[in-house]
Amino acid sequence: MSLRNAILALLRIGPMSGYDLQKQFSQSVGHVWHAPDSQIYPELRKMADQGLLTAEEQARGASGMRKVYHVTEAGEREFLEWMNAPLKYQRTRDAAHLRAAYLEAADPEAIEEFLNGHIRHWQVELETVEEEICKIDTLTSPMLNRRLEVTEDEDREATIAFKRYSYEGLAARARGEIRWAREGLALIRQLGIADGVEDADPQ
Amino acid sequence: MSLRNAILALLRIGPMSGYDLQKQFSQSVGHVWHAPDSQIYPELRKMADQGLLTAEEQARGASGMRKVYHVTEAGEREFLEWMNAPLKYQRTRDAAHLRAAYLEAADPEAIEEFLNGHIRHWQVELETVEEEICKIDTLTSPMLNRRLEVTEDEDREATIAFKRYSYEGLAARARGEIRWAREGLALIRQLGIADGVEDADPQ
DNA sequence: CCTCCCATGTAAACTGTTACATGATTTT
DNA sequence: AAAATCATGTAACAGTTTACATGGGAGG
Repeated sequence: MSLRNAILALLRIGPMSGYDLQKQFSQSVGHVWHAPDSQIYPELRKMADQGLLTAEEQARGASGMRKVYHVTEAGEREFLEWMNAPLKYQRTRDAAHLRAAYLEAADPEAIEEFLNGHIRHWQVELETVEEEICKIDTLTSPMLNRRLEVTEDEDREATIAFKRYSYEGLAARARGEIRWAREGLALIRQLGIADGVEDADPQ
Repeated sequence: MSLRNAILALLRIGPMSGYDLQKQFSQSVGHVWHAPDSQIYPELRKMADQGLLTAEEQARGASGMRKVYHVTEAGEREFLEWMNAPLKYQRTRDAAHLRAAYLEAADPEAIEEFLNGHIRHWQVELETVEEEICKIDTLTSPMLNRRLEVTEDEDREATIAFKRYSYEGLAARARGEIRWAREGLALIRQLGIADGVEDADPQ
């Protein structure tokens, strides 16, 4: 049900087409909520049918078309209701920690590759999140700036602070995962599993 | 696809019925991979159909029945293949961080309740994970002990270490989330949003 | 006798992934 | 003229949740 709320959150910043939304979901917002285009377009239509959005049809060139979606009052209500309601936590489904618990069954090289892969994965995540934070701090984030344009002066500080706060949380998580994987590398060395041997025996 | 691997990981410890598995998925393993009974029973049957498991039917009382599942060689192969293959990371879908990014839209009490709820949620998680770690350290974890019974002496250290390592990662994550939510509480106080006012003005 | 635990499922709805499919417009 | 980007979707499948449904056995 949160794809809907993510869409509402974005459209509240300003009207957008499905394509614009899609880009957001594969960039900035994608860090907290991912959605592919095949999910976005049908959801937009459903939300419009339910009166949460209205579609403003725009011509594009000779025969091109573009639907720009606006949040209706009902949509605004639905979003605020969600924001003020207790959050439902999904049950964890964490393949990395599942695998980690049974790592003794894997080959030594696979163990090391798994841990290095974990580090790589979260390092990419960390870098992009840190870039977003930088954009927030330097006020060069397009979406945030667009939002700030229609925000009362006294609410700007909070708007910026919460966005930064959210991304700082993501960065902290990424750092935690990297730390954990590094501890894993230390552990396999300690257990004598690592093939650090190959370096220690040249010739 | 990891429900299947979680089931294989558990059944490799020892044969179990769907009911036994279900209990594991709502207790210990549930911390890394949750699955309801309605997902487990059909999956077991599918896996048996595909030759990854065999069902040993046991009578229970007069007409009661119980199917105990065993991992076949094909099942063992499938599990090891997964363990040695690169891990696929799911895209993040994180309602808490999504909400955090737009928290200025929520009522002050709702913001505080959201952050306190986050702390409560992860504190419960942390406590249960720490209990699991304690059981691992004192060798009072039933599943781990069952596994150790059929483990070669030289592999026991690693088996224990990896299980502990996995749970330590979960604990670290929980601590991180709690820390983040506490920072959030500090932030709203700093922004003057918190209704800590009610305490500061008694009468 | 009642309640809790053992034991196994089905059905419907919802959510998400992967692959396919098409065509216009803008930039190089 | 080709490539990138804009723009909108469909179809099939895989995974997950929620609710429903049933009945036996063990212990107080």
